[in-house]
Amino acid sequence: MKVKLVDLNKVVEVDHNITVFDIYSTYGKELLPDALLSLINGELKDLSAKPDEGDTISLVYAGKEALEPLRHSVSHIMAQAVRRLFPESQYTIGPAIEDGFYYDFHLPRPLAPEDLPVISEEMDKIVKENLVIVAEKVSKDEAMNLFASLGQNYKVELIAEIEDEWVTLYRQGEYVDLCRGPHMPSTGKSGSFQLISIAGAYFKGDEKRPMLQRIYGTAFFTREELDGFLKQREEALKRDHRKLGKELEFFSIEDEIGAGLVLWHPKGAMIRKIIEDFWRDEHLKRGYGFVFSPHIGRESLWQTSGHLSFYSEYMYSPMEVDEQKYLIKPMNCPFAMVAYKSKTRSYKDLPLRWAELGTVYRNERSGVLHGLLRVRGFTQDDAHIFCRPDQLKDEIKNAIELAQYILETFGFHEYSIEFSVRDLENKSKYVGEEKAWEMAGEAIEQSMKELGLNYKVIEGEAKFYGPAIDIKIKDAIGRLWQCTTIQVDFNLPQRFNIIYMGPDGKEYQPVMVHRAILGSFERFFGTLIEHYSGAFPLWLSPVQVKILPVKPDISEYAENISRELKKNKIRVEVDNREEALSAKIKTAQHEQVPYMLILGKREQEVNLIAVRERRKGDLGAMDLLKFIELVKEELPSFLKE
RNA sequence: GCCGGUGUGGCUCAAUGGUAGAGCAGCUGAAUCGUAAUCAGCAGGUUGGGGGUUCAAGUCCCUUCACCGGCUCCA
Repeated sequence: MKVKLVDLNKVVEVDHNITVFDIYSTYGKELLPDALLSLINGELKDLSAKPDEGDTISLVYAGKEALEPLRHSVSHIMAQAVRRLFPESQYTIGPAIEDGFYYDFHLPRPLAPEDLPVISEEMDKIVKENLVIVAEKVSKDEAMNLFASLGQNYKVELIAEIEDEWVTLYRQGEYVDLCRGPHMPSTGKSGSFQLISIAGAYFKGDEKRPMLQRIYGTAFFTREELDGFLKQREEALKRDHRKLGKELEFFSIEDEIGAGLVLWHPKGAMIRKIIEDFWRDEHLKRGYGFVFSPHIGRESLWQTSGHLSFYSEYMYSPMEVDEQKYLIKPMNCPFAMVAYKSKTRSYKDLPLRWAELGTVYRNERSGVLHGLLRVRGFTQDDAHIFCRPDQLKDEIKNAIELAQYILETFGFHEYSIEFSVRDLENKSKYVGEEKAWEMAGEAIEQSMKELGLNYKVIEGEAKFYGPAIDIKIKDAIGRLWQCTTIQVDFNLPQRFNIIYMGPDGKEYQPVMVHRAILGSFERFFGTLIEHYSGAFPLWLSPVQVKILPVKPDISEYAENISRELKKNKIRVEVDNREEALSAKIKTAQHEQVPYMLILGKREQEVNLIAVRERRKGDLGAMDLLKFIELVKEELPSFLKE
């Protein structure tokens, strides 16, 4: 048969059932020593893969496209090491992931951090042994018998679920694993790796199954790349909002108050106020009105909304008031429904866009709390939009555009958009008529299409009452956190029986869109701190200018300058400590204050100020008015008059 | 909630089962200083809480709370 060898730029005639390795042994021996994988018709394969008639083949070397197979191969080496150290262990799955790989084991005893170097040492041995990695195609039955005889029940279960008649086994020395591949040609080709951490993980993510032990690791082709990765990870930890939030006095979460309950300190609260002001102005511009609602409400309200049956595990226990049960709100929506119902609405009133900074409380399970990013009490930048079906698409579009504008304004240029739809195989999880779901889904898809957005469709992620668009942003170490959510809901309008009068004098049911742009102030603030590493841009900085008098005797001049800046709505602080100038600068630098004004006799005599910028350093002396102009120039346009 | 780990002054960290200590921050005083730390002194602790083992517990055991890394779940 004929195959095309791309890297030799020729078509050659070879036997059937011959491996890529053998083909190149004949036609391009000099290419083989560094080759790790093959690329057949654009698909990564083993070097030992057997091409078919007419296939296009090239060799793959150390590099980006081989990184995933490398990591996957290293995960096998790790599993082999664990099997050697714990012969009673069962191994389950061990894929490559974004930053490395993991493998899940069922072990006779819990792993401790001290086990990692031991495992890593054993891995080094396996690398040194340079075992050839061999792929082998066997029938499902054969594979199941093999793993059953090895006592590997998890593997047997995994094989049973495979639909194909044939499965691939990979062997290296005494180790055999069920795997799709492809893999490195031998254990000697494993680059530089590092075991990172131990964690618990449920088999197949199922809480009802026993918990397995997961080992995370990573691998790169070179030591330098690995070191770079580890270094970067270390740097990212310095951006952790929990660390910066404490250092910069933005917020705290105190044992004395309770887990997941946030204290906003003055500096953090100032940033929140600036965000809120911007948020309100932007909503006003876009035709929103504002509402507020109470923190608690009668139990019956939550019966009507359906939260008691669908959401009760997250709700705090009721409190008794006048022999009535009241619940603290986990969501704002029922209040908006009741407000809507307070009078008869006309089709001419719609759309109604009601925005609300609503503080909600959810009893999140203890293990999921995480700084500001996952808390038990938080304020949503919520809104409920009531509209006619024919307005739905535009309302969704407006909401997406608003989200994009706001996220971009805060410097988030990378975010992941997800379209959460029903799990079609399990429709009983959802309420509402088929037609309504279709209409909502179409409206969402159409608006995203019109906006030209790239998005991922996530099946089974829809809310029980309707499909949603979710936008996720990243924290310092790349974990995604949901901020924006836009959800179409036809359940609540029905449950609360809200209507509007149509032009024909008949009653119709409005569609409701729930949406939050920032998501919650807590979570958004947390990611924002990490995004800017605590060095907020001028417009968001709680203190924009810090005045540093060189000597205390200059304080009157300093106060005058301070007053003048405040008149210009510039947030300013004076460092009146009896400290050396360099100490004051150090403090201000640590506080990430954008501008420092150094005032001494020299400046006072000529009525100037010496300006220091936090990154550029000394900008020299200038006139106060010029400085004010400079500051105003740096503000975003929506803050300039 | 589950698995593993960690809890020592406000912060960062010491302390073989044998007298809880340092630096920074704070306070007091001195120094009056020009672009990333002036000097000295003082104060600050039921070692997360509770229970146990021991002549003796920060250290060992149990329990509880919180935090960290994950899993599951979510804004």
